[in-house]
Amino acid sequence: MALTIGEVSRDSGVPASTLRYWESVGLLEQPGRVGGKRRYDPQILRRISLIVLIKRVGFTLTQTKVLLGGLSERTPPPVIWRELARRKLPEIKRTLAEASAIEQILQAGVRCDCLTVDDCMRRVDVALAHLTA
Amino acid sequence: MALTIGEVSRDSGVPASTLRYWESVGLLEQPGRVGGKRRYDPQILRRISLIVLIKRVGFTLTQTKVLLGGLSERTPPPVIWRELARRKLPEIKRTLAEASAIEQILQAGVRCDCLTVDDCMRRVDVALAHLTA
DNA sequence: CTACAACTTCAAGTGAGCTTTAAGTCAAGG
DNA sequence: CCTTGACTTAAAGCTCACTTGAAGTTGTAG
Repeated sequence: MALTIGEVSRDSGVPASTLRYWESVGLLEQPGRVGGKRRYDPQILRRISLIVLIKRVGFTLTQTKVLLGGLSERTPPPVIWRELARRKLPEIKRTLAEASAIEQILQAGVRCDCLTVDDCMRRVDVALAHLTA
Repeated sequence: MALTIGEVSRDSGVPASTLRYWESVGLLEQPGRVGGKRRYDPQILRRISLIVLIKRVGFTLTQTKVLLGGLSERTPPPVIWRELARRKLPEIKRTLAEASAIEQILQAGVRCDCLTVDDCMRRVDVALAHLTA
């Protein structure tokens, strides 16, 4: 059963215009056509969620394209994939460290009982110390 | 000792043009002037690193402005700050979960000894299962 | 005095990532 | 056949976050 762009959009939560745009920049393969209209294999949904996920973690469209291109390469083992991972891993580790620092800052904010703003800033500094130290 | 924009730029790693831009959108307070030129309190450096950090974790300039505005409010306890934290915490927790999922995918890529791309995809699916489950 | 670097403003340009618009096509229902 | 609604395209427009350019000012050194 093949899906229209409207169905794919509804099921994936990604606007049809975005799906066409992704296709135009080569992030999605050109699907089959019926009467000029796109018809998608339901498999596309898995790929789209992967794209959404990868993008949200901070990859650009181009990087995402390379990443998925690497994954779909016919040449095993996927050297591109491995290289990209090696380049991106330190970055993602830093993102994780920073995100949890911010998490601590925010949690300090949530249970904030500070009488002055300076007290808040002191908490922020403590949370930040984890990063710089 | 007051710093010129060039010194602040050098010490913080943020281009002077960006500092002026941040000031123009209200993210940085207007500093003092000597002969028309900006002079910064060294304290600004702490604020700038905080901005850089907050931005990197995915806040927009406007959100960052609200966040820091909340921090510098004269009204204790900072209600804005607490509200922002409450709104942003779930988001950042999701970011953390997703980033570590991607980390697992990338690590699978790094130690990839797959003979076929399907094996790789299988690893990706395993890593993604953590998110959907 | 001149020369120079570092600053100043304001406006326009940039690139990523879409979204919107205009004009047209297709298949199904009445 | 006509209408309706979901699709099609190409091109223009938009937001964000800056960056660049042009033209002028300031302070210091020679």
